Amino acid sequence: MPELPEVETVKNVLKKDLLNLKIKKVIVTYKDMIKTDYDEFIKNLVDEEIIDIKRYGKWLVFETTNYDLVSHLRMEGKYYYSEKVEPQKHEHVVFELSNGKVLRYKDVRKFGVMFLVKKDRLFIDTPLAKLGLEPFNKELTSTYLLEKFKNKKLPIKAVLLDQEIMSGLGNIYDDEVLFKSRISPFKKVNTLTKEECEAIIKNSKEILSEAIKMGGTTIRSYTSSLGVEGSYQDKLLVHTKKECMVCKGKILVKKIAGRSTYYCPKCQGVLDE
DNA sequence: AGTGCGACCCGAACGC
DNA sequence: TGCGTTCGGGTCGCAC
Repeated sequence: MPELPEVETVKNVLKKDLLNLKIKKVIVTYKDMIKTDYDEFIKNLVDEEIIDIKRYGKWLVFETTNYDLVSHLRMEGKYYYSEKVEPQKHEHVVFELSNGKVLRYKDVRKFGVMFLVKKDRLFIDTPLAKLGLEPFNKELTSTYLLEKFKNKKLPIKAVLLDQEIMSGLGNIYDDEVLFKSRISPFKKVNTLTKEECEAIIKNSKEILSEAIKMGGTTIRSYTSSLGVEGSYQDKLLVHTKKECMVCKGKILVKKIAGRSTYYCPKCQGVLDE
């Protein structure tokens, strides 16, 4: 399940192989995942050189000579770089490259999406336009969070999933950050203190950078793939756990914003939920 | 404006 | 055993 650390890992692995290669042909077998004009997607990438690969939040961006190819892996999206092979099951996009090799995108659940835009439209015509600050950004301060939180009554768990506020945390790291910060996932965001906001920022940075070091988290994966077999799952403190590592109490699981939320009611001061 | 929820997918896990 | 049902995961778009 790619969250920020997984996407960062994929980006770094792909960069080693793909920079300075040209795209010679694009084959799409599941049209619905292309969210900009399909014919342009196929046509405009031909003869474009891959100049750089970047990550914004959980979004991957392939920068080419004239375009930006924006890709979101959602839960199961994976890239493979290999010799030319017959398309495998669940591979929806294949990029044939100038060195005779191919970049293949596989996505069992077909949840991933791609956009192709002219370079100057990246932050205008794609979902990146609305992306909030990353935990690593110096501008992400408790003041910024308090401002974003002040008119909201949603539980903090839901708000940390909202990429327009702070980008990078998904369901897993969200639980980890709140556990480490000793904050109830149910707590309404407009009641959070400056100290709690600072704890969230500090722990988000710590957890994400540690997860990046370990190549991300692999909780459920059907096949091994390029650069996304991380080992941070061994470090998880609360997500998927049954017993609290700190107080030995029972970890509870409840739905918040439709997502399974793991928490220790004692350590995180949950009163009545 | 903020909030809530269905839609998008399909393999795995679960219930009978 | 086999079959049917539910679940999960991030994001968008729509209704209120």
